[in-house]
Amino acid sequence: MPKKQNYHHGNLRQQLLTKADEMISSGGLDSLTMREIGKQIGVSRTAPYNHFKDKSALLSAVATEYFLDLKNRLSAIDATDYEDAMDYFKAMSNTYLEFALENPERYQLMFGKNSLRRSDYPELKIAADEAFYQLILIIEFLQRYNILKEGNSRSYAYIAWASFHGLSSLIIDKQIEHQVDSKILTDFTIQTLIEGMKKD
Amino acid sequence: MPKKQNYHHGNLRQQLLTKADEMISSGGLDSLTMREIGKQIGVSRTAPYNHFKDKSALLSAVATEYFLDLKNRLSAIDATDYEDAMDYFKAMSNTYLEFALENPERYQLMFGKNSLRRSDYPELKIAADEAFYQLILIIEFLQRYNILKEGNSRSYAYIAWASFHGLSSLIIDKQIEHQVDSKILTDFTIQTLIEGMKKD
DNA sequence: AAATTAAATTGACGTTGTCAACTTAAAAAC
DNA sequence: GTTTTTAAGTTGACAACGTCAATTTAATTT
Repeated sequence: MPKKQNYHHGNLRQQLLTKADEMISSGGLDSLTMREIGKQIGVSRTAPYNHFKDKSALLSAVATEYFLDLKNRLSAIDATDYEDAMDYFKAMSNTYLEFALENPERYQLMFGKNSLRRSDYPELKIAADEAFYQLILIIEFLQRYNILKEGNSRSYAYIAWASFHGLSSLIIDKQIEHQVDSKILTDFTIQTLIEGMKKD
Repeated sequence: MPKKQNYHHGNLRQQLLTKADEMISSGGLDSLTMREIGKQIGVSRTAPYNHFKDKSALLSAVATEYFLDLKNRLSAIDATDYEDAMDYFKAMSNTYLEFALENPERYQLMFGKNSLRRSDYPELKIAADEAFYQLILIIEFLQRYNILKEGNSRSYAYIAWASFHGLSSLIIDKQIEHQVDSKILTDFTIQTLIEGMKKD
């Protein structure tokens, strides 16, 4: 029980990241204001500015963590766990979709229109690229084993990513009639995608 | 040259819609503020509130127009113009993608995370549904002619929509390496999608 | 012509991001 | 061990924004 009543906080940066994630996850992106996050941590409204240039920089750091999480989840999938190679692909697809749908608020920070230009935040770009690279790896694996068509693996990865991303976005933004069971729809999407990419 | 120096403006509502589109198209969503749009039209900052309950209502009205535009473009595609039925599908796909990429700012208002809940704006929902319905119609047409697999046309429409939407979003948000030619990628996506949906 | 109503105006308020000037305590230099 | 420097935190202030309330103006209805 650290009774840190110090003027200097010590680990404010880390606490900001943790609290930011907490606020985003529970209350959505809009609930995170620089003033409020200071208040909740028990620090003045401008204290965060000693650790992050501005709000975008804080959000970018949080988004970077999310991309690393996604990357880890994708890379944790082990091909040898699946007898049928296609199940490996399905596992990857489901992992992505679960990630997106399990916490839409997080996903929205990563991809939503909140003007986080990747080019302005190199770490964010690297983390995002790494997550995407996992997708390429899986595609290339399946190509090597003659499961998927040959061809530019990066392009196929983009197609898969676009499908998952589009589907996630539509579901998250409630643009799909809610009678529609999203589990059935995601399965159907994965199946159609495989059909379009698999070797005859 | 209407020298309308009247106190009462006459057609402010329509001018607001026009100017809002103008501002969004050229400067992006963030450039549209209630104060600025008033200034640009030559009217006080709160004048718009006589015609739209709040900023969201104005944005919703603009978004509705965009959806109607999309619907019109999709319904203008005539199946009889295409010898190969598959070209009909491709034309539809390209129309959607061109719509999205030709003016990303507009597209972002329609789909971006700016909390326009459809349920709060019935007209918006109707317009969006109508645009989507065009997609269903095309799918059903191709199913009738034995080009595409049978099955729930709405589900296939969702899959197609998700693919286009995901691809558009990724390109718009510059999440695709810019060495990648987006025309080649969109063609490749359309082809893969067709492959996954077409009847063997 | 009077009354009502629709449309526009100015003033004000609270919220937000963030800058500037200042203070405090820790770290570094002597 | 004292002094100096620097990192981290504080309060005050400002501009931009959305929007409400009170008011004024002009068109419409009576």
